[in-house]
Amino acid sequence: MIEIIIDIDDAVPQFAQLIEQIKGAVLTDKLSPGDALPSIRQLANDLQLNNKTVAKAYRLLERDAVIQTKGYRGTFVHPDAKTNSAVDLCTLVVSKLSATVEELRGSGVTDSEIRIAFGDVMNRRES
Amino acid sequence: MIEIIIDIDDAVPQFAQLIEQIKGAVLTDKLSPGDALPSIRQLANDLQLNNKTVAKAYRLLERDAVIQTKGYRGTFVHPDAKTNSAVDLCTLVVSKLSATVEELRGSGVTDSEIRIAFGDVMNRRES
DNA sequence: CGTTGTACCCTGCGTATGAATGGCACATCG
DNA sequence: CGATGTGCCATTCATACGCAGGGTACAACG
Repeated sequence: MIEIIIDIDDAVPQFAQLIEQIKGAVLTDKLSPGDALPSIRQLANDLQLNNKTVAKAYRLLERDAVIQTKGYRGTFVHPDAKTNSAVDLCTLVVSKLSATVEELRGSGVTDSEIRIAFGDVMNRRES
Repeated sequence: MIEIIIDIDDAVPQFAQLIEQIKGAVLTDKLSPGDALPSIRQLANDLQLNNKTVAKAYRLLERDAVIQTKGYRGTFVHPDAKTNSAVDLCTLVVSKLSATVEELRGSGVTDSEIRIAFGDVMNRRES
């Protein structure tokens, strides 16, 4: 069993703390590919978290290919977990966005306008 | 004199309404290159707006090369005003951002994460 | 049946942001 | 001096968003 500690008062969101610690456990070999992870409800109960919070962390971890959910059979550590735990998708996103934003700023576009346009782009999806 | 009407209850910000109407006047030849515009304080008084609101609109209009402020001599319609009024900088910004965002979404990045990363990018500047 | 992951609904709290307003000051022209 | 555009300081209000929580329900296994 791995030890996971969630600090409610931490500025870092709970689901993010969970992700960090699971990725950390993979990187330090406390979790190995194929290992079974506690179920969402189980872990939520152990850590005194809401199901949704744990589910969110699991969902993101699976998208990052750090874990693998096998439907009704539970959740397991992904074969390439160690590699994928090291990759910081967030950093990639930031750098990509940064490039675009810098380009726009260079064109004399106001930060406010960039924010507004960004909001539009993010909302246009559902309409 | 051109007629400008600002609707306080409109969802569109006042300064944006001002910009729209001035650009519109340029496109319909109610304003021609070289024409003098009312001073910031004057227009603010006429339209019952705050100086800052008008100043904001003028600042953005000048950046879009629709008007030209000649310091203490007042503000005038830019020689290329008609061309530049047609260009919607906002649209350009939206399309550029849209491309980047779509690319990220395609990589499986969550909208929330994009928003967070975007916020980081916009704030990292001052630090 | 019970457990698995997952999906949808709605709520409240805290924070961040923009919009608008106000005040004060400046340098430059005429 | 008076007018110009411009700068920085501040505040108030409303809105949007993320985070967390609660509830209910579903299909697919064992």
